[in-house]
Formats: sequence, structure tokens, C-alpha cells
Amino acid sequence: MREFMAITKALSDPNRVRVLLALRRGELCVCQITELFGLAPSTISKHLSVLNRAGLILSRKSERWVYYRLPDKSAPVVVREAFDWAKKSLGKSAEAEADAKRLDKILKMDLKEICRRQCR
Amino acid sequence: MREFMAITKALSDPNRVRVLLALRRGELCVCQITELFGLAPSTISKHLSVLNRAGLILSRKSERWVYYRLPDKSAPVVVREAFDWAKKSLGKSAEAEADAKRLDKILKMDLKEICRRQCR
DNA sequence: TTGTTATTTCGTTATTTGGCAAAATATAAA
DNA sequence: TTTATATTTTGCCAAATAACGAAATAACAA
Repeated sequence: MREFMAITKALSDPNRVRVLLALRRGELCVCQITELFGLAPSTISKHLSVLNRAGLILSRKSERWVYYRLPDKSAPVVVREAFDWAKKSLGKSAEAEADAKRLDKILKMDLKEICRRQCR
Repeated sequence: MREFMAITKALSDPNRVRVLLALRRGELCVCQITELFGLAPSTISKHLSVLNRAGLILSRKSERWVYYRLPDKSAPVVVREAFDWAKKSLGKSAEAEADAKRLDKILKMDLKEICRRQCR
């Protein structure tokens, strides 16, 4: 019950759901996600920690960036099925499509360039 | 997106999830659900309206009682899959089993008897 | 070392939410 | 009709939450 509730609470915020859908494209660092959503880095960090505690995303530290990604097939069934549900329900939603377009542009930008803009 | 978020928000409270699991047994009236959870009738009513607005439960009025039930196969896919996920994840959880036991007893009681106890 | 930069944590504020009791509504019984 | 009863709505309070900016932390660069 506890694990399930951690997942439903994580999914109960639209920005967190958008993060999950964006990560289908592949891992992203915090500043890329921050750029995508236009929220404060601290706000994004908090959302990521909620998703992480629920087991919905994993993190990896490389150089001075932290990358978040979706878990693989070895994730618990309850997590995998939450994804299947969310992807099937929202994969082609207007919000997901719009985010995907903006993400396209972000992925073409230089990582350092993105971060510099935020850390002024 | 709006429909999906209404569902995840509805599922983000453990008492509302417990209501859904309890309704697998069949339709229940508000006072039976109130008895099962030991919360104020107004609180239960609020939870039921959240679930109802999300499309996760349906209601029927008969005599002076309002009965709530799970939707049938004709429900939207997003709703049906939310159920499949929740049932598979929690159907045999300790909480669901405990509720089921208490529900057994409640179903053997007289409906009027249950309501009278609450409306004193 | 010292400074730079990416991320997280902390403190604050505004909003939302879950709970209750009391009032309002709706239906059945007398 | 009047009274009783089942449910919902309203008003209130306390706790949780989403957002921000500032401070702290961690890692690299000079």
C-alpha cells in the first residue's frame, strides 16, 4: 500500500507526469528539465526527488551534472504498470506533444549554455 | 490530461483507494462505507464525490439511500486500466484484506441499523 | 588553495486538502 | 401536513503541498 500510494501521490501533480513523459526520450539533466518547464531549479529538484522516492525515476551523477532517467524492465511490476497506464493515456496528449517539441530544441542546445542561463 | 489528472488525484488518497477496493464486492450505500471507515459521513461524501467526478465510481439513488458502484466494461479505457493497475497492485494487500473482513460483518447487518447508529 | 557552477536543502508564503460539525436538502414515514 | 432520516453542502481548522529565493553542498576549474 505504501509503495502504491507513493506512486499515486507522485503522479498527482501534472508537472511530475510531464517529467516522466519527457524522459521517454532518454535521460535528461536537471537543467534541461528546468529549461523545459520554466520553473525554478529548486522546484524541479523537489519534483525529481518525489519521483525518485516513488521509484519512478533513477539518477546518475556524471561530472557536475545529475541525469535522471526512467527505470528499465527490472523495475517493480507496480512501477512498470503505472508507466504503461500513463503512456497509453497521455503519450499523445497535447501537453506531451508540446513538451516534446520544446525538448527537441533543448536537446540541440549546448548543455553548458542552458545551465549558464539559469545560474546567473 | 485533465481526465488523467482527475484520476491520479482521486487515487492519491489512501481512503479513496480503499473505497474502490471495497466496492469490488458490489455496490454499497454511503452509510455502509461510513461504517467501514469510521469517518464522518460528510468526509465520506466528499471522498465519494471526488471519485465520482473522476469517473471512478457511479451512483444510484434508491428509496432514501444512495448506492455507489464501480463502472462496468463500458467505462473509458483510462479508467478501466487505472482499476486493473490498482487491483493488481493492492487487491491482496493487508489493508484490503482487513477492510474485506470488516465489510463481511457490515454486509450481514441491517442497513437501517447501521444508519441509525450514525444519525443519532 | 580559491573560485565557478550544478544541484539540493532550507525557510517562507500562498494554496490545497482532509477532517469535523452544523446547516441545508431530499426522501420516506407518520 | 409534520417528523424522521440519509446524504450533501458549507464553514472552519490544521496539515500538507507547490512555488520561490537564499543558503548549503558537491564537483570541477583556475
